[in-house]
Amino acid sequence: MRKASDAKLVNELAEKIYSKIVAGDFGPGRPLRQEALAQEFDVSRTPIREALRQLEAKGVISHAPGHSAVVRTPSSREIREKYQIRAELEGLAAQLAAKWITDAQLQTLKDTHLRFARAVKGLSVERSGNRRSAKNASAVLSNPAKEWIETNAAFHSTIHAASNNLSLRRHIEDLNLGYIRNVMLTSVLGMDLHRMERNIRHHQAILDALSGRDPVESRRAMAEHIIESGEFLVAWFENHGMGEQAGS
Amino acid sequence: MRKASDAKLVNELAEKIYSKIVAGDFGPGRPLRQEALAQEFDVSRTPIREALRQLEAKGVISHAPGHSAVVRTPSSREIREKYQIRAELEGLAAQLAAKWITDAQLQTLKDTHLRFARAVKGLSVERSGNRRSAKNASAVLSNPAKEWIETNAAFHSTIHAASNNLSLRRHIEDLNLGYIRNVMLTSVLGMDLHRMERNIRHHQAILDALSGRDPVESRRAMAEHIIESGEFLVAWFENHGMGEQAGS
DNA sequence: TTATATAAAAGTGTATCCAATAATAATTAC
DNA sequence: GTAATTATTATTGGATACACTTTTATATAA
Repeated sequence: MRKASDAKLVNELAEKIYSKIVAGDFGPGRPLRQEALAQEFDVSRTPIREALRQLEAKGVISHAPGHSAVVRTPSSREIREKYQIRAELEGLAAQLAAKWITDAQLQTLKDTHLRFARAVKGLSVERSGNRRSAKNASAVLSNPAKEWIETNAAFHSTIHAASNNLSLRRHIEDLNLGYIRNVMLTSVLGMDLHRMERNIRHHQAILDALSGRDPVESRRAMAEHIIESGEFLVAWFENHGMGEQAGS
Repeated sequence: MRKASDAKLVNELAEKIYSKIVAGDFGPGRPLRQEALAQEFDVSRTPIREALRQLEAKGVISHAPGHSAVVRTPSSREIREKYQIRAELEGLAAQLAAKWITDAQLQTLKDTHLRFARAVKGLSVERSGNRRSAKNASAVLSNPAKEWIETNAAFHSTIHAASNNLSLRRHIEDLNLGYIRNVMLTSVLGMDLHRMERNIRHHQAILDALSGRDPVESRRAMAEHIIESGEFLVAWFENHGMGEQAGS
């Protein structure tokens, strides 16, 4: 049995389940059976159900009554709509960050950007070597790929933090919740070099604008970056069907 | 016992609890005891707990482990931050609506605006009559007050619908969830006539811009409206402490 | 074989039970 | 009388029990 003192078991469970979804262990459309999850995490179904309710409320899974909860598969329309929203919110974050960002945060951003650029170089040599199909998206990611995902997330996250608007930060994160895995995987696996280099230029432009503490340009550059990324992603989604039922 | 065929009892419960919060029966800071709710709705604690998890995930209540869930009291900072976000999102909605709004929707908007203006008139005569303190915010609202709230919500809602971006609509609604009650009550009870007339002018400007299908001006007018409303609300909050523990 | 009906299995939904924790009341010490 | 301590009660958290539903498997008929 569990001690009640581990504070908030349900939240931990929700976090663990979400992690598995992000990691690709539970792919889109996969049914999440309560008993199986309960056994996996060595608890009863009760806290599992509450965790699932949380994930449902956040839009990560859907839960038709009487049926098993399933990992939600966002439609291409939804992706498009959410990127439009993201462009606004991240644009706002960048605008605010231009005003509030500290020198230390700027330095962090520059370091992150360097690592980001290096990760792209790593991916480029990787690509020129073996020609791996992008089909097995759930497979283990290479180190440069992981680095790409991590530094990209860190870059944006630093800006969100610098915006000095905690609610905004939270909302942007919530916005990403439902489909971030797809974004990450497809971005890094489906991008060609041209796109990656464009991404670097975008980040560079954002960084420059923030360094100059120019709110208008920061916002413009960020919005442009998000919109273009969204266009790429939607196109990728529509081309690749995205009806695949992944799972462990 | 319940039939499983009433589809989604938990969601109904969450909705009912939320309604009570919005209606002011469960005021900010009020503890929500599971057993009491279970008895009130004639179910066991199990579905109540799941409903509470949902409300927690949506930010309506907070739920420290071991303690009763309580209706969340937003801080003045949070209100300020959320209004900044709202200005962006509702501004975007207006911008998109200028492109997509149908003639029928425009007509609906005009009708709603008329009712809105009439409700303000009704409130003004009400005010000049009896001088009721704004203290008993939980008291039953007068008809013009209710009409004001309803038509104001309808005005914005129509624009959200016309934006043709379902995700955006949902996000704006989610944004409001946590503090909409306070917004509504304080707006209608704390406003003076000058402010109400300003509100009418704002709505009129938005309506004009949408009628002219001018995206830029629609957005500008909407953002201005939201920002000014937010400034008023934040000031009101900070002046009135808002530490009151309301309840039934 | 294909389709339909029937039976078994798996899974969800709610209620209830018990343990652990927090809040409250009662008691004691000063 | 007040403060600290202890006992009591209220309340939450998790596990289990059981009814109902959905799904899967099996059998039967065309």
